[in-house]
Amino acid sequence: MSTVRTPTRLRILAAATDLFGLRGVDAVSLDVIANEVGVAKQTLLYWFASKDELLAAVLLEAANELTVVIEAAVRASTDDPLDRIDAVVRAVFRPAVRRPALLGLVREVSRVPEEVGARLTGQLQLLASRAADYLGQEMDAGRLRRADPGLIAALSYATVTGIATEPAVLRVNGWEPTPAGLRHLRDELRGFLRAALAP
Amino acid sequence: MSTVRTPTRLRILAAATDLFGLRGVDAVSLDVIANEVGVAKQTLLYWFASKDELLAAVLLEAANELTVVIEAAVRASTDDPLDRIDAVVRAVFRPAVRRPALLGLVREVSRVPEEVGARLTGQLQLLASRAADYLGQEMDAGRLRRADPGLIAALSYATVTGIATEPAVLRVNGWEPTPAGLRHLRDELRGFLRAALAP
DNA sequence: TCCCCTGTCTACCATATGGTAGAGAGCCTA
DNA sequence: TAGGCTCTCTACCATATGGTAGACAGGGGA
Repeated sequence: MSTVRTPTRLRILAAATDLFGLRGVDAVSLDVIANEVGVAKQTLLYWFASKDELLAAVLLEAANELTVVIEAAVRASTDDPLDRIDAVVRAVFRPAVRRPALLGLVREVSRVPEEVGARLTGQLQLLASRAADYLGQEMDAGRLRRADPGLIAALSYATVTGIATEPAVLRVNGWEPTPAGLRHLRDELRGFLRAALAP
Repeated sequence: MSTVRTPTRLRILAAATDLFGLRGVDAVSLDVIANEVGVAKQTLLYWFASKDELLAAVLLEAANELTVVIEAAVRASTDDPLDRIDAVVRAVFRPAVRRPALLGLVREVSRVPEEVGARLTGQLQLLASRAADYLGQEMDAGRLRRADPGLIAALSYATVTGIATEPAVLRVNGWEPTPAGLRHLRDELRGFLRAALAP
């Protein structure tokens, strides 16, 4: 109950992102979103002309959030190879940890106009390829045991996507989709990368 | 148009499996399924009392299909380590190749009674842990470079699940969700494992 | 022949959902 | 104060969807 309230439009966007990403667009009605935000359904339709337009806005916003993550990863670079690996791993996992629904939105890309969907998939691609590039550099420098960096990144990416999209997937593997659980997974992957370091 | 038609119940089950797994339960109406099968909606409701009951039957059937896959993988064993690795990889990837919707059903587990959902997640767990066990054996025997077998299996599993669930994920990584594309991915993973073999 | 059972259908209903119409409250500016 | 603009609301509508009621066709047994 702060005096300065987040603008309605942003609150709608945030709630829709989480609900769409976690449950899927078809499973979430405008009423549910409005209820979550604490406004009437018509307030939603004032800010976004239709459900489709709301989804498009959500995907664009997600793409923007990912841009921020990627740019932060670009800036993060130290001389310690382990730290640098950690930075990349963090860059790949952070969206899943901070906003599990973000990557789950990939599921809905086909519903929006192509240029909108391309923004999101483009950012995800960038995230994956940046990780691949970095791992490739480490290998070239002899600090990482050589393997297919694209595959490693793809596996990481698929893991992240799988986690973000399907909490059930996580449970199948015996993990709980909590921040702590995701941290544990990140540590495991980090250990995997550390083990891959050239002896 | 064969003279011997598949029983209606089985045709409904098959269509519902594909539609539920690929698009999600909420995105698929009973009318759509009935249309796909070529019967009236009420015929669906004659065989399955409700949509929820249909979903439960679909999940049970999927669990049974996975059981067959796993048992086949258990039987497959030769002395050539590469062939044995290939057999495990095949076992993990086969459901995704033959029936992409099968693993996508994980998404819907939380909707059905716990004992029904547990059947499916249990089989998926078995699939993943069998791969982990096998990779562990190979490592103990010195034929595979040591790394966390559980993590490798989890990564494979997450990849499979991601592919099966989200064709868009595959496209982000530059792959097409076709059988040929999946074969390519399988070969890549095989190459990864081969590269991991102890020198 | 009659009856009942199986399987499929047409007709219909109640509800939920996406979306429209328009009123009203609050605020800024003239 | 008046007028208009921004934002949110109540009331309502058309359609789609899950589900019910019951008719009808066909086949097998008494």
